[in-house]
Amino acid sequence: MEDYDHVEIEERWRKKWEDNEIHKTKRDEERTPFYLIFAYPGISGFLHLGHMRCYTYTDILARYKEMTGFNVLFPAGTHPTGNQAISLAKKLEEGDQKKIDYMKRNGATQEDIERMKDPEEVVKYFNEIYREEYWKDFGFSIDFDYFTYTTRDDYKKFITWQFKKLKEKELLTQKPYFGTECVECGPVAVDPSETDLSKGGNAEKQEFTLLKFEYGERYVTAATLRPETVFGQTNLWVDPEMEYVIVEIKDEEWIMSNEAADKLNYQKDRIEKIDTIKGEEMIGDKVVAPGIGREIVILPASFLDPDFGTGIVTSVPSDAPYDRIALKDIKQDEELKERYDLDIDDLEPIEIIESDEWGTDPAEKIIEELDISSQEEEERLEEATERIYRAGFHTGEMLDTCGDYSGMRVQDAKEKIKHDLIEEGKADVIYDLSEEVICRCGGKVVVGKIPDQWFIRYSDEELTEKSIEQAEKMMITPQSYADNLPTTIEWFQDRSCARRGNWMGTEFPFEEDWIIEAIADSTLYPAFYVIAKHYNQGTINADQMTEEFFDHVFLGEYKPEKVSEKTGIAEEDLEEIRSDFEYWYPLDLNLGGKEHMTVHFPVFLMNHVAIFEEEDRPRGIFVNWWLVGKGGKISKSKGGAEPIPDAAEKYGVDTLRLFYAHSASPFVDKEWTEDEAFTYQKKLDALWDLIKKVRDVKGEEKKIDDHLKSRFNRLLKRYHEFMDDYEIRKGANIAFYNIPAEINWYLKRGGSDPELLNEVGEKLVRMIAPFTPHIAEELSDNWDIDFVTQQRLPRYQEEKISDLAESREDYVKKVREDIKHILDIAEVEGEKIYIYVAEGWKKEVLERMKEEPEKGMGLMGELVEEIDAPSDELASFVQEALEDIKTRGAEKLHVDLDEREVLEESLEFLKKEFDAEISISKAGQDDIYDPENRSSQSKPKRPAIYIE
RNA sequence: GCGGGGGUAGCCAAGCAUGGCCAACGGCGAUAGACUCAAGAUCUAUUCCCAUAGGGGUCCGAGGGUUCAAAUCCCUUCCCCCGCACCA
Repeated sequence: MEDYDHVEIEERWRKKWEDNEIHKTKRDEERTPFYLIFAYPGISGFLHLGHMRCYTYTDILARYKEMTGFNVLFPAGTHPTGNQAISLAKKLEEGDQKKIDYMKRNGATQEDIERMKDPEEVVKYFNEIYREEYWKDFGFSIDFDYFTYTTRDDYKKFITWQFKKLKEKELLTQKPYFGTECVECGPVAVDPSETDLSKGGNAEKQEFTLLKFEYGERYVTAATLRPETVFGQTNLWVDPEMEYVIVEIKDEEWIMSNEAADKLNYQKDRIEKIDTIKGEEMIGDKVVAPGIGREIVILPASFLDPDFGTGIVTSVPSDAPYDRIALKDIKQDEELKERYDLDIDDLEPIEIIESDEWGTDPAEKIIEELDISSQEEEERLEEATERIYRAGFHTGEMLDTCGDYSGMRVQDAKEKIKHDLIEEGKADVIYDLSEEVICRCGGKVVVGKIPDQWFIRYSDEELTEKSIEQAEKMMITPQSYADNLPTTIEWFQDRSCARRGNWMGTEFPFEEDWIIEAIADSTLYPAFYVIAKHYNQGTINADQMTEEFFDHVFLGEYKPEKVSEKTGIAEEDLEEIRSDFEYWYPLDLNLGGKEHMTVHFPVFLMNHVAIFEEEDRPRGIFVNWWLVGKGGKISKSKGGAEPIPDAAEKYGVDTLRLFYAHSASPFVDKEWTEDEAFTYQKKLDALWDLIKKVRDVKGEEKKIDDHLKSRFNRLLKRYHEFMDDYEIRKGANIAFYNIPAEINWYLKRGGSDPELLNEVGEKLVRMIAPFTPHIAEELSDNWDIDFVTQQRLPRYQEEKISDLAESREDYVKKVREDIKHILDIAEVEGEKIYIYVAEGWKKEVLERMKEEPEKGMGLMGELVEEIDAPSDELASFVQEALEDIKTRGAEKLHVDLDEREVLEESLEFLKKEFDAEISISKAGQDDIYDPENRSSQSKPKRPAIYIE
């Protein structure tokens, strides 16, 4: 056999698989179907090794299931919905050099780039790349006859149908929604990945209570995150230098900063700036504070930001460190008081909340504790504010200054006060972002009101309940997610499902200009793969995919002849499609990364529950964590970021597959290192050599054969147990580590049965096939097997598992270790090794003690009678044995082997191991050579040793 | 805040559900030796501390507890990470 040349081997086998169409899947009523998918990727650009982790797990399980006799369906598709392809095309159109370099670095030609100025071409291009360069190059057993993507005509028909079903079931609803939008280009997503943004991905959308202070005919407005503190209000802060605006809203006039008015414009229906007012003009005036109906005074402040809230702040000096400091300052500022004619010497904080940590006057207390002396110490003031808020929210209780809310917990009072104020018209709600956010296009991102947003009603009680029921029945891996999913479903609220603007996706069927959103069109799709195959083969076209068609195929409604008549699809084709669906569905396993846990997986499940019959709901979910680079992201400098085809060639596909399978549990983030990848390459080299070696061994049957047979079958059994539980790493550990180690031990021990070695070698090659199919195919050539990946995995043979055979070997190993240990630390030549196995009576004693361990030392009397041994030795031996019983249990006393015989059989091995003469004798016999009387220390299964 | 995950030897990373066979899988790195002109290649051994006879000590974030026995179970505590919705 040649040396292991992964590039050549892998390419050759992939071609052979394709030429022989071994991944093509057909319905076969004789076999149990197993249907699995990975969560298809969006078209986001080139992928790297991190993305391949999930796909590899999917393929390993697909192949394992196939090799255990299931008829496996493993399709794949892509998900171009959204604007990623559009924004890439736009960048290329604009000649964005960074993007162009990126495309070229990954192998795009100038021609490709030209043509990708059209988003449709972007989709086409990446569909090709994903299929040919990623999935096929990794040797995945995907049947591409089922391939589809979400912006194709047929898929859109499917989504249209799905939304009609949701509507029928009254799971669609319309209500106002406050979402993030760019003032230039419409809705955008604000999230750390900054897909749509150029700045501010970490911003949060915050809900403020807008308090309205009566100021003559008008209202002064102030925004707060803490409506529960209204009872502590003592004054308002207004910046005398700032020019505020007066806006007309409904029939009222509100005063706020110009910036605030601009933002509010996106959230309120009619709003008009009618006048301005300088802050200075209001200083010293009185307003009526909402909620408490008390007059408070307007005071000057310089720390106000027109872009935060309304540029006016209500002051709660008892609970807000900022306000406390500012109030202190101003009370001492005689000049200022005089200028504005302020009479505020009596203005004192009003205690409103008591918390465990901060008592009733938290602001004062924390200012002292943090030693804050001025308004300038912003950082510490922020910290103080945060700490008080947290303590108050958790442990706080409203004091009796708080009217009807006295005695309530802050958590409850907060919501209730807000609600009541709004109810009474004394407050409103506004939204703002916690930091500045700028769109990709350069426009400012604000929170805007969409009055008639469409939602899927995931809050529906029945749907929630049924989904939880289903989740509890499913096989969900890992266990932590199984525990979690029901809670997630419970928490899941209505989710908007369509948006206006320039997106790729399916047109929303009930309103023009709306496109179905990306999460919403990727929930039921495993069902659609089954139909996509028939579309791909030309059996049906998109126009024929009417409502009746889907109702029939998925739900079994209508007679085929009726649907056939309506759609023009031949009746037999319809029956074929329907049978396919019935055969393959439900989906057995959906695999996806951890990012899907709170978004995709819940809606995937809930849509199935909403629309499909009980027997067609999914059975399993497998979540994997990520492959990350040092410091979080996969980066170019450390490897792993190279284009996937390059990586496949550099490390080897099987190497990478084994890396994914074995280097870490699927349920932790794994750091990528190139060194580790090369280690796995060497591992495959070693396996290659081992198989070669195994083929060449000539010899005969020996006692040690039983041990290998036993170990192999025991491990094979566990391999299946692990793999059936999707314990991929543990399965790989057995196939690539434990079993080769057993074979190596066997050879080391002088095992040499060609028949056995061939059997084990050949079975091992089948066991590695799900993980590293290419090398498995190549190695199986040794046994003239065509397509080992089409074979069945070996079944373990229970009758070959032998505790005795293994315990013999454990014994030899233990003796070997002990000798080694002694040689390590004792200064002896090590030319002659004497081993003394224990006298027979010691074994008898143990057997007797095992029968009645509870008797303890009380057994001594009987033993003295029964056993022929020196009484002092007997006593100390029993003493020790009793200790053993205590710590290890009586069962461990069992002695099942003829130690002398085992050692005699291992003589050659031990001689070779230690390059010494070995003498074996029985303790207690006369005329043995034992100058230091070691033999008396011998115990059953623990022979005494003397070395010189 | 709500919800979740985690802290294991120089590093990565198993084990924890079902306590004992755990000084703790596997790997990297390191050290020594073999092979070789040489080696980043391969193989062997060592890699918590002590120990000239198979032994002893300490150890799995920290502190307590349960138990004959705890990395594993319970309590307390410190620290890190992730998701939280229109983002695939």
